[in-house]
Amino acid sequence: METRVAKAAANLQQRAGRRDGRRIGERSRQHKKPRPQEGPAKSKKALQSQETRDRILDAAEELFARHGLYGVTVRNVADHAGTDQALINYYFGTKRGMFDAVFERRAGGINAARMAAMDAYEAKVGASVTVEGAIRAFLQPIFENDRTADPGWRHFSALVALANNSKEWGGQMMSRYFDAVIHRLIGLLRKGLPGAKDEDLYWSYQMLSGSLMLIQAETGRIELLSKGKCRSDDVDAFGERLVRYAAAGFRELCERKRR
Amino acid sequence: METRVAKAAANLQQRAGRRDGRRIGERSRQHKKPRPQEGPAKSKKALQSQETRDRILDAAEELFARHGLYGVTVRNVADHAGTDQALINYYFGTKRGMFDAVFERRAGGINAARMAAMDAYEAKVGASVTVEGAIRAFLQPIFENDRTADPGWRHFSALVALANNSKEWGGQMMSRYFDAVIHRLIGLLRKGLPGAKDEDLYWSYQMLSGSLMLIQAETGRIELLSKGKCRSDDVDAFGERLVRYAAAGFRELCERKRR
DNA sequence: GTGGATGTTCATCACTTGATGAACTAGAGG
DNA sequence: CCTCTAGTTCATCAAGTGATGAACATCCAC
Repeated sequence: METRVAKAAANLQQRAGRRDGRRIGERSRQHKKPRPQEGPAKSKKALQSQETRDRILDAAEELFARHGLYGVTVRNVADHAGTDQALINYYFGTKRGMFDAVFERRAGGINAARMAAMDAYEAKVGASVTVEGAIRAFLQPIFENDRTADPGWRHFSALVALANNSKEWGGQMMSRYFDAVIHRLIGLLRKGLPGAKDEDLYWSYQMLSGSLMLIQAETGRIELLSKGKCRSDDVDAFGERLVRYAAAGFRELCERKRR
Repeated sequence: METRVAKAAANLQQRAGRRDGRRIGERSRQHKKPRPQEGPAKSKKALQSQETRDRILDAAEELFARHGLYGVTVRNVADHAGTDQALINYYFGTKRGMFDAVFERRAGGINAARMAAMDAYEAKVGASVTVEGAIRAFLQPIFENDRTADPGWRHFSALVALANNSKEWGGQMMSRYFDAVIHRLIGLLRKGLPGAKDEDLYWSYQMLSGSLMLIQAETGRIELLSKGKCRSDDVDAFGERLVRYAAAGFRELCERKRR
């Protein structure tokens, strides 16, 4: 006990000289990520460590989805995860590092699944792509995750929805993670909407994207508006509706022949 | 000068006893709003004060739209407005009070304009309401504000868009400000879509709302996605497209006869 | 079984945050 | 011209913020 206090006193002296202009958002030191998980050979300790890391990410995911990056403190996350605050810096270096890690953990998997779904759809129907079919393939993996028992996916979706409508993350960051899968969809849709103009396709996608994001944000709004008749978490209710609504919109804007 | 320092020292003693468990978000004292603006009789001083208040709100609007409530400090707003930090507490009591004031300032006006637009539309067409017509009337005043030279309206719209997708504000708060105007739209649409089911109407509106919010968020995303072909601030490009896209979606979900 | 690495806990730092009291200033009202 | 008050500025507070070093613990490899 006493040694700790004594050392802390020395620590105080040591730090007195630091007066750099560091601000939030800048890295203060290079963080060496502890143990990149390698092959399947997992020691007992490594497994426990991995579980701690995941528990932190789960907590961060949920809290960031609810209050955003700035509405959550490192201590909040640590408390919610039931770990020590210092572990967050140990694993992720900075608060921002943890924020990014939340995205990294899930983005790859869901994107791969969506690519695969669209590939499978195209392989099945060949040249006769329909608007509904393309959009359905694009959305299906998301809906499947929403049906999962794991609440983490829904928190993640809500976080993406929040970030997507923000000037801070909605541009560059969302582009980095999701542009590839979107361009794949646009490519598919071009087959179902021959001669469609780029502007119409992109604006239509913007509208589809907005609808999806608001639904996934699960703000409780539609419950209030509909006095409980509609529920945010009812995938069966909004899934096919979104496909049909969006497909009709795409056709209205992108089809050659006008009514 | 010296008197100030001396008094500050006394201040220090005085506050030493305060140790209540106050936390962020709780009001600490009742804030008496300084001078409720009354009739048109404005003294020179009152005018200057009103202008300061508005400059603070302008700055807050812009910064909150960019970074959210928690991403902005009271000092940030004061600096951006070119005023003293203490004036914010003087005028609005708390940071949260300022946040609410940003909404209060514009919400009433825009809602009234939208109500009037829908009233005028209904008065014009009588019983023969169309889906496009109703949606256009609902959106028109927003588009008109977007065309204004005043950048404040666009900041406000972006802030609403950000708040709308957040779990923290997207439910109760948005409901409080905007439910009335939405129910007016739904009522109009029922005339154009006889026999439509409530669930279909509400889900359709949810999708329209999401599209509108993402567009108004102006995140720069569509510029990146379309490689500059589409621009967030191009009302002429998205206005009529949104009306047509949404109308087609509503018809698809809410019309009695199926294709 | 021992020694070194990996993971965890604790105390504390430098700095920021929202808020406030008191001093100061300039108009309005007499 | 003087006074009073709404408005403004300044210094400072208590609580909280992200981050870090050092002590401690535990497990794995040897």
